[in-house]
Amino acid sequence: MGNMKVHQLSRGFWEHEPSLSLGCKRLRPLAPNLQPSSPDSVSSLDLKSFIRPESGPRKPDSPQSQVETHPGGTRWNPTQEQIGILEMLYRGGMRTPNAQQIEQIAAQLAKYGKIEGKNVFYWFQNHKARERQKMKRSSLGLTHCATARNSAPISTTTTTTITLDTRVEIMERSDEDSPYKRKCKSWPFEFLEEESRSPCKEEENITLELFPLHPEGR
Amino acid sequence: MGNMKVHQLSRGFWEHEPSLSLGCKRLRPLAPNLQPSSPDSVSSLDLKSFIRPESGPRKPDSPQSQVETHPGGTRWNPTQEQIGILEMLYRGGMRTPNAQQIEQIAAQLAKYGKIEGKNVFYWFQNHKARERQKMKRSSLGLTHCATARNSAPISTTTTTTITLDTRVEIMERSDEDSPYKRKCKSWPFEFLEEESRSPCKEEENITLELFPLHPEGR
DNA sequence: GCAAATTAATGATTTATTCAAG
DNA sequence: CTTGAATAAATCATTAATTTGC
Repeated sequence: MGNMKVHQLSRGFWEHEPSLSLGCKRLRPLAPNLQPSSPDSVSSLDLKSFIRPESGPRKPDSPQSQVETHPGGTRWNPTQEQIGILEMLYRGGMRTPNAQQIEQIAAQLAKYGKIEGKNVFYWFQNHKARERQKMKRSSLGLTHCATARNSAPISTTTTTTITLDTRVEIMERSDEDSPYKRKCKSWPFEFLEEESRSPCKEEENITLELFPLHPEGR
Repeated sequence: MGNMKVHQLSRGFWEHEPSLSLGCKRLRPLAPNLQPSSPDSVSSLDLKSFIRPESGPRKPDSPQSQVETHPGGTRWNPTQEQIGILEMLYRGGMRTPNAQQIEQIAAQLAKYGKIEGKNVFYWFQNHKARERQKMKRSSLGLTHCATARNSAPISTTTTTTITLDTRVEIMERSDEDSPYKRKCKSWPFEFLEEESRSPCKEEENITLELFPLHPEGR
């Protein structure tokens, strides 16, 4: 009951503390240490090298000297085909593709132009958010969906088939904007680690067939 | 503290339920759903079988070991050592490690327990955010209690050395909470994609040596 | 003393906001 | 202005710590 929320942070400022007293465990909660054979070593930190090894005695605050100007530093510039496919997927109900889906979508879209997985990820994030705020805004001003940028139709009559290999359930097209709806685990990070996760899970194939889709404007 | 957090409603604003009333989000597969297979419809989403292998009771039948369920189901439970190192890094100024840093931190922390890169990423995100809100909250008439956090005696003489291999400029301890300060490209996705990231950039080594902090003089 | 219920903490996701490139 | 990219905020979800009842 009488739980005082004792903040033990003392997060002052990291002026160089002579002895970085570690061992600051979170006082309140858990500290069970279930790990077998825990060597139990926490130690002081010598961050001598955390300063930039630049000999120059200054950290320039040169405006955006940080930006990557070297090749590949430009941002993704989607082609019409890519946008079209992405919008189809979006309209098809895809809201937050998981890692594998992202990978394969990107692989497909790479046929039409340079693209990476993160572009796909961001596109869905942004598109979802901006569709929502458009809707919200238009509901206020009652301007209606006059600002509907017609999605440029795919200029070919190719039937694109994206086969998504997934092991989570697909979320039915729940809605375009479902504020907070825990769905399923999906996080691009899973690429990052080894793929040797989830040992036994039969993989399902989701095949999204994308037909040219006459421009109906949206 | 009868502070309950049960109100999670109030999200029924957008009731735009389209015609397709497949309200079920995560339900079981509704039987072998036979798709209408209308070839001339717009993007047909053919999810042939989304049956998740949930049919059989997987884990309640564990013969013995209740500990350590297999990866994929449980969330990361950091050990003291991991927390300690992470806090050291945080206090050392690390705020948003980039992909390579995350990878190597995770590799180091993996010595003390199971961990993935995303755990590191999330930890920094959460820690930063929660430090900030604690600070903000504690600024409200809070007697900054000097809670003498006595450093728990650590009993080991291991010297942990984390060598971070980075090729972006290290951000020197700029600030704890710098709201929106575009710093550098850092996003875990970079693992994910090709390894063809920035080929020409001299690599810096950041070495974090973690000394064991002997409790009693030695 | 142990185990179920309660509670606090925090890991993991999603959404909102902001910055900057074109 | 549009929109990709990135971060911060909100919050869901799970776990461990604490309380409570036996």
